[in-house]
Amino acid sequence: MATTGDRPRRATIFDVAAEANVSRGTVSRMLNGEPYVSDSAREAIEKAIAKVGYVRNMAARNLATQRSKAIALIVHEPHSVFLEDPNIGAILLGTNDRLSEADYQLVCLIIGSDRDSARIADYLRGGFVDGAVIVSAREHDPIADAITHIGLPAVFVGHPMSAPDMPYVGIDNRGAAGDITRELLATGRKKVGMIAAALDRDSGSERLAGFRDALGDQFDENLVVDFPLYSRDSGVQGMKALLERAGDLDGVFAASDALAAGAMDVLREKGLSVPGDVGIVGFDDSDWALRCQPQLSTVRQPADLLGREAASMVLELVNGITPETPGRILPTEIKLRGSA
Amino acid sequence: MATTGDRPRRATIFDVAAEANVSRGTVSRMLNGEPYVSDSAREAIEKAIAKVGYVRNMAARNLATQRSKAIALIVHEPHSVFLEDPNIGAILLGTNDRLSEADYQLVCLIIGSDRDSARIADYLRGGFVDGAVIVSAREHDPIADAITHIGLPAVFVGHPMSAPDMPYVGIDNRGAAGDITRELLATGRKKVGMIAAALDRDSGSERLAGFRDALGDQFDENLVVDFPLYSRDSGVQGMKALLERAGDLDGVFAASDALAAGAMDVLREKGLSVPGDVGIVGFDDSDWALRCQPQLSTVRQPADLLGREAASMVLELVNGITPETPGRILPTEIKLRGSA
DNA sequence: CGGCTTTCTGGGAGCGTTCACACACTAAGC
DNA sequence: GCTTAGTGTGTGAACGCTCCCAGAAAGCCG
Repeated sequence: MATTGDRPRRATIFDVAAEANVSRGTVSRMLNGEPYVSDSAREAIEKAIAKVGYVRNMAARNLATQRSKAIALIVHEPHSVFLEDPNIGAILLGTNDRLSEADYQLVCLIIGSDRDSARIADYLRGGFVDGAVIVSAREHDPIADAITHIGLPAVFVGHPMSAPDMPYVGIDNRGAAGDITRELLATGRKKVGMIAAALDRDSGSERLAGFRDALGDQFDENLVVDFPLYSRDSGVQGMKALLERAGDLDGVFAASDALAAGAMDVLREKGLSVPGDVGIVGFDDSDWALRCQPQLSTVRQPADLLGREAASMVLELVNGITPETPGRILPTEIKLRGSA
Repeated sequence: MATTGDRPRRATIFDVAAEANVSRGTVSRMLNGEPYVSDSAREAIEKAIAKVGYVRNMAARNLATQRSKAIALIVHEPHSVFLEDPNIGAILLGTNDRLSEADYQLVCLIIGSDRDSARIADYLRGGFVDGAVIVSAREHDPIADAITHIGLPAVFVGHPMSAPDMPYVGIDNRGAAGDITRELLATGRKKVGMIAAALDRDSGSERLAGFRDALGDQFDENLVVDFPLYSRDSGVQGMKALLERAGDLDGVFAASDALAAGAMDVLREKGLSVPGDVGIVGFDDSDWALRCQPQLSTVRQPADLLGREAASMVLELVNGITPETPGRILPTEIKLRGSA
């Protein structure tokens, strides 16, 4: 109150109409790019808007249209992962870019703890946003369930099995994981293990499936370790565990670059050379990959494009366009560097 | 339209009032926690809300109150830095946490290019947000100017010299830079250089000032290189440049951990050992610091708390409370590890 | 018991839009 | 000259809330 009071009253559509000598209906039509506005009116209104310094009052517009012109980006990760995961930032930027092109606002909803879930579900129910982009949902994620229940237009980045009918954009985790594993095998490795993570998510379980595909008969369940998070720490622990199980291991597929980075640190400590003694490949092509010594061979996933594409899809849904395909798969690319 | 149409009509305050047999005025008072609501009315309304599944319509409320219950987080960085800079993510999380506690929404506004500036200024003028937290503003930042001009309550993270009167929360960059430099000198270094960055920001110029303070007479302008961004790349270039200027350099203060990480990679390439041949210290205590070999001695800055505190301050401003102090300085901490 | 204060309630007005409808004008077709 | 279709414009009625005022009811005092 104290702060709003001393700001000058904002110009309304009435002021513009009066200044331009037309009715507010005409101004509204012109503002919304509707047809049936004469050139003379258009011109007068443009001048009037500039003169009185008019900007639309969003609250009024939202109230009248029953829409909010805002899209939620729901990130379901503990804070530590939010900071460490390079993909999330890129997805955020991609989504934000696309939405601002369409004059929509991005509202970040970060679910750090389960306590947040209920609050956020309420928020989504409240009509604050017209749609949502959901990042890194788990299988049977309560938020995902809430959204389908509310009937809010939503697009997943990734494709949880528990919500098969929801629109999504993703990558072919299984295929890409198979490909990079085959690259590793092609360097002549005989005993290859995997540091898996986040098996409660499609990305995690699919990457494991791809690894299994590539190994075929050679697949040995004993050479797979898995962790809840794609973190460097897990990579450290995972590598230690693998070496205990098989000292003669000569290849590792880490389900993310961060895992791989942790694994490489362990190998260095133990005096094992990369790629000499052990070949290692990762997934993501994040900056972790470039910071490793040697640099990491990995799968490039276009995180920013995933964000853009998800935003585009949710905008289509909001505008009543049903996408022809329920999901879109973006291409990945193998990046061969020094680590295998 | 297609999507909103098939969702059931949401309950309004009228429905609640009818169900509870009171007037909508009473419901509104109760909802806003105002006094003068009888216990019997309160109870009836609570039941009615649960029964009809009422949630407030924010647009209507915003229109009536002329507030938006949203705060903007303005980040002025190119996309690459947004992803690489560990502080920004932590500030975002801190701000988001504090705001959701107060039932405010965070709206992210990312200024990647100058083209965005005008659009964002318009947005701020539009009454979409009640206030703003501004991260990494440059000196004479057009957005900062726009905000003071609009009269929007805003708090800076950091303290640009060009906006001395604006509320801010920050750290003592100069003091902390001096302290960490003195730690470096205490290891017996004779020829110490600095890789500076972002001198167009208070953080950058203050850290340089602190370095100069610590060196006193020994300060040699020739041993300072500076770059626009706190990036690993700049660290690489900076270290190369310093070694060219003085092959016998035995100490480096890098203005951020990312710079330090780049510098260390160059040293390793050149066959120089850390901390044996060259001691190196950084700033931030981000995960870069832990990923270095050896781990980096650095200054811990409480980025998440900066975000929280900025959020608290902007909420105070929005509610008409003028903070007793124009700025708040949060403590930093020296983290000594293996690099110096 | 009359006046005064305090507590509580109802409902009109207004916030700034959009939407739907009614109406005015023009041009074309027969 | 009368219809008909196509353009362009103005206006009342929402949208769902908060604010504020008037007034009822209840409690207190002398």
